[in-house]
Amino acid sequence: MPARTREPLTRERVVRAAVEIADRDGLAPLSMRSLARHVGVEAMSLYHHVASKDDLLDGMVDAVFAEIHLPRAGEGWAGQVRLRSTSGREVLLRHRWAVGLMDSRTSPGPATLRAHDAVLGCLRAAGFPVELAAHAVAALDAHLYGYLVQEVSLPFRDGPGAGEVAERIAEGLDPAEFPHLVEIAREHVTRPGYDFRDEFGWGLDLLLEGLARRLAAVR
Amino acid sequence: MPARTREPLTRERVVRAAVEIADRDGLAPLSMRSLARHVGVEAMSLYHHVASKDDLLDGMVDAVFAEIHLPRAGEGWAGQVRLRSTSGREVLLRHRWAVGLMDSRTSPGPATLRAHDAVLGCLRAAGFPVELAAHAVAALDAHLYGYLVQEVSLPFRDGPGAGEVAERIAEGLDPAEFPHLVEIAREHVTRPGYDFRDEFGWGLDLLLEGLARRLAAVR
DNA sequence: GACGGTAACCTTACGGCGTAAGAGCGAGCA
DNA sequence: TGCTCGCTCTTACGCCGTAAGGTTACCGTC
Repeated sequence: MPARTREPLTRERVVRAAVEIADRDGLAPLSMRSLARHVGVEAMSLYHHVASKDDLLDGMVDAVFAEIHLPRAGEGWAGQVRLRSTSGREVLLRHRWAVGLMDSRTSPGPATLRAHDAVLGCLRAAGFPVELAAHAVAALDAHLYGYLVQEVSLPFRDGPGAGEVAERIAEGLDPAEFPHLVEIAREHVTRPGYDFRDEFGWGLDLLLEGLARRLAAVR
Repeated sequence: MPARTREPLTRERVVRAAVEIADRDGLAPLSMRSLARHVGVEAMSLYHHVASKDDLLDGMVDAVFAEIHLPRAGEGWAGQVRLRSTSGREVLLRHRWAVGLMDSRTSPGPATLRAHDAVLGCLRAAGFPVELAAHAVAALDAHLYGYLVQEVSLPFRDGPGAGEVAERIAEGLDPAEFPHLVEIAREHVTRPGYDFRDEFGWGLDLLLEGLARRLAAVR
């Protein structure tokens, strides 16, 4: 019946399909069975390409890392590092499920290693001593993950519209019990220009400023 | 047979028992059935005290927040905020499972609200304008979550011993492909004094310094 | 062209999961 | 005494990840 044999599966195709499902519907409905259905195969066939569901998740996280811009050494560390962070933010907003996965993956894939190596290389080339570069990488990663964890768990998706949601939340709060939350909601978050996504950039500026000062101090 | 009726279950007892299980064995083996067994009851009985497993997880996260030190207003914002962050770190290391849960909880409990209100209050009392206080809270939370996500996913638990693990990992890396990772592993991470946990404090110093500068600029 | 090996895929089955539906039971009050 | 009601238990359903082993279709070799 099958005049043409179907394209054989590969680990890459399986991982890519899993990412598609997670992007569209979230991580919860991604099961070996649903994934198999999506690639036109039975569940157990997937185990010829991934060792386990955990291995699949590792592959998915690494695929996400592969999308993040790699900073180039020797082109102005601050700009390159800023580019890496904003790119990382965009990628993680495109793959929201990945943020919650980062903390449970203990075996980094090749793209993950490459990403960290590139940041280190960029800083070292700019004159950061080994130790300071290590501090900087940890701080930059913490900035990226820390803001993204917050952004991903916001009860809304897009910037505009945030005001109304915040307003509704603020109305449910007792001003006597949470005076400062109510204040900030009323006088800041619900104002027209507000967008939580700007916080990311504010924190990034602060961080890069601090790193520049530390670099200057050591030179 | 039961001469004395057994102590009735409450939401609080259920949540506390769930936290105990997660602390001991992690989040994966925490099921409604295992939790029920742990409190001496059948699984479905739990649903009279929590609405669903999701509600249970919300309760667990809020219980964790309740353990974090609340900064006191009017006692020197930097010290109080530093205390809040280090306390938060200790609490989250005690309840490692909570870090991965933070990003999926969209309905904050009372302790969570109280925690945020207290930080805001501390900053406002120290003279931070509303907008700057909002930036500061986001940055402080990002710092806490960002470093903890990294600490929790380290392939080892305690500070000493990290060197050997890092050494073994570094040996598996190709120096031609990841030159800077190998360099940092050999010249920094595997050295006797190194402890990744110090990174948290380094980043906190940098952040508080930056916030102080922003505060001074606005006054 | 027959043959054996092998990689890709499928079938079946197991124990565990969250929870819907409703029965049973004991305490407190009328 | 009998009723109500809140808590607990029983049963059942449709999912899940994956172990074990059978089936199929292509390959190089003679």
